[in-house]
Amino acid sequence: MQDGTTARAPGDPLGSAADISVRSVVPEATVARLPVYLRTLRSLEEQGTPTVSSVELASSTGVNPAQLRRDLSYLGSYGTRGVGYPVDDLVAHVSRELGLTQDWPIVIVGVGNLGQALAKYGGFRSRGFRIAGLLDPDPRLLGVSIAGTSVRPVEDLEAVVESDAVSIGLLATPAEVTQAVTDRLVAAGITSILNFAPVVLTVPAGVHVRQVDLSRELQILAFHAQRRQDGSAELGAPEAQVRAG
Amino acid sequence: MQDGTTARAPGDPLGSAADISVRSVVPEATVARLPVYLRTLRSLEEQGTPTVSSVELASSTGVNPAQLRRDLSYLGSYGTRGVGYPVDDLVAHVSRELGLTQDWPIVIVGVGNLGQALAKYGGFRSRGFRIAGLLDPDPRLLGVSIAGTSVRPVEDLEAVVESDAVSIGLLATPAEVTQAVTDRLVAAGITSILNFAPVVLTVPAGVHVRQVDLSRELQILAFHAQRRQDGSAELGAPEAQVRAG
DNA sequence: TCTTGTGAAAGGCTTCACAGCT
DNA sequence: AGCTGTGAAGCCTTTCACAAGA
Repeated sequence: MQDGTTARAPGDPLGSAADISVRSVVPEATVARLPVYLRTLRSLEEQGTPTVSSVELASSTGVNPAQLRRDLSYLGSYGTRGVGYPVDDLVAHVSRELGLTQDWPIVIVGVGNLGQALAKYGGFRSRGFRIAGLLDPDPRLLGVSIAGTSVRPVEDLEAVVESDAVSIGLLATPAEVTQAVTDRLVAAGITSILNFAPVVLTVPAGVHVRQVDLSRELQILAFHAQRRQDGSAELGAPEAQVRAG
Repeated sequence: MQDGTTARAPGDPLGSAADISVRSVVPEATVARLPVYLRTLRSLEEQGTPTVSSVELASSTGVNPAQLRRDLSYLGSYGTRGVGYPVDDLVAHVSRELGLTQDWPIVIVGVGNLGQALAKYGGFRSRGFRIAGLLDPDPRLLGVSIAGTSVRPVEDLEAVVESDAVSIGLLATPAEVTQAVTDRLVAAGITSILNFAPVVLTVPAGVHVRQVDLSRELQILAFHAQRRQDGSAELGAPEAQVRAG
């Protein structure tokens, strides 16, 4: 639901002769957890911790140890029985798997409140992502410099994507124009989109879309908050601590 | 994975005598889709469309029609065979299920780039969510008015949560302090948290946490972008259009 | 004839439990 | 003795396919 879908031939169970690229298939759910593991692993690396066990790493990332081991086993697994996983190797391995050994230029379309906050957010600038373009149709924003990048007109979209070989686009546009912008991004060659606008996007198969939707998240929380109100009495040990990430 | 956990009695199929609170259990995956359905339904309502079929609604929300019918059936289902679902009733029904018939006061802790963007975001102000407090420790921000609410010191956190009976908190704080702020929110009575900081939070059972993590999303996209690069040739009909929301 | 509601099948993800290696 | 890697079971979610109803 959350991710863009890749069209797949129906039927045809258990790879027939047509199955050329076997690509070890890391499950989507695993991919989504790798960044969380990586964050903890990097901090262990900084502290100079040489190895970590699945129980330790699992507990600090809020997952079940068996799940962690299963996840890492999809990457070809670098652990040693009786010892644990070597932190350095694992950082390198997970980084490579996630494609973080190269730099990813990105474009941000829509430089309103949210677009500006995204541009200023340091978290990704440091880690392999680089802003190749900030695009907005508002003439008052043109040339304004945000976090070291100046805003360009949306007309430049295709030029920027092509000149910098951008494959990732962030959409912080008003809902009404988001599909139109998406179509242009895709036509220009973008294959991965992070959409902040509350719109269901339609894209060609092979283009990946991830959705970040604030009001959706709030509505989901409201659902649970309401449950608490009327349903009241939570079953289950009231003392248990839970991790969520 | 994404949500806080609610303990549930295992086994016991089809409510036995011990089944006191029957609460029809809407699956988490369904709850996460309801806001998407609701958005489309509201726009159909505005246009005055009286009924909608599962095929229509499913196609504009990017899901399978069978899935949509299953989802709505968890809510007790208001459809008519041969006709479809009455838009008005469904809007009311889904809204009620999501807890959107009441107003939810929220607090935002951390009024940096992101916190300000969140405060200014109109999408939730309109729909049942109201900012009860903006909290930040930076003395330069104190009293500054953002989107009609003035920033208060973090010391006021407990006071705000109690006086306005706030049960939802948004965290846009620096990573280092996020767990500490969370502990205070929970102690003050908050039961639902939307966390934007890249940290795995630990909370007591019964508190719901949802995570929105920009760099994680980008890393997931990088994974797929990398696949495209080297794996290259996508299988599957290259013409197919896909919806993602 | 059209569309819902749902058994049943299929698929994917998580967790248990333990064999196997260090 | 300790911890990984993984069969196998269990659970959750999605999808098919069709009976039932308007």
